Amino acid sequence: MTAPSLNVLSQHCPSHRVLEMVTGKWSVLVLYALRGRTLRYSELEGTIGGISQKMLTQTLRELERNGLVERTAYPVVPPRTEYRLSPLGESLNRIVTDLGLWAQDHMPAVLAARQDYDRRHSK
Amino acid sequence: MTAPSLNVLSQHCPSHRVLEMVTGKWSVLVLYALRGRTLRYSELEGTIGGISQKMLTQTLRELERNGLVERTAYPVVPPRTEYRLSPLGESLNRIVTDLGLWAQDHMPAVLAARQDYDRRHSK
DNA sequence: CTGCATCCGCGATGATACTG
DNA sequence: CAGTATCATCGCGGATGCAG
Repeated sequence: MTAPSLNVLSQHCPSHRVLEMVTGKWSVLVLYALRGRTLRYSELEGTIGGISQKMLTQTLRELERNGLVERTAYPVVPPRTEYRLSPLGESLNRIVTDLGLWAQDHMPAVLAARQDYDRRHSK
Repeated sequence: MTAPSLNVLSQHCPSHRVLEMVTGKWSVLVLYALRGRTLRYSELEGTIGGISQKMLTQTLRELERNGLVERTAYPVVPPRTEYRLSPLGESLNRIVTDLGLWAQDHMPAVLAARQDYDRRHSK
């Protein structure tokens, strides 16, 4: 049982801020891409469709700051920087994976519901 | 096994759009609040901290459009409108619950990592 | 290659007032 | 009670240029 004082729905509860980490536009995608593997900066950029350099860097910094991602920079030329999930980040692995699977599995149902809704509200 | 063509990381894949549904700022909180129970509009407003009428209505409409939430309006005075998760919405129940639990359980670790990061990058 | 700095447009969001 | 309408703003996020 979780203490009642820990309420993610309360905007002042710290756990609420923690949840904001995941609700970012790109955070989940980065976490998803890094599951169980190490990727270089450019590999992440290529793997995640439509992300800009700025947002990728910004998201990685935020995830690193929150202890979900570990960064390793090799002082060579050309530079080589690798990113991987920390143990804390890996603890989100199952949830992120499930979320991705849910999105794929229920995509048809969502699209159908959307068409249905739009049709019923257009006339 | 999921077909390779279904890739949430690809911005053009429909499942990517489905994922965006959940990454909204308020969507997860509404889904979390509605798990296994029916709530009135004003109850949702009171339950979710810091949400404005506009955002609550907008989020509910979006969730309804995507088939995750069912709306029932009773034509009485004063008006009474109830919201609950559809079967499709309930299929997200476990994931949303796990996400909330994760946020609460790992909140200390995240806060610690944050302090650590800030301290190491301030000097 | 891996970033950081800067500018800037626009959409998401919030506050407020009003309605059935 | 359960919204809708309008307006103001604020920060996200894209584009570009530059550095180590």
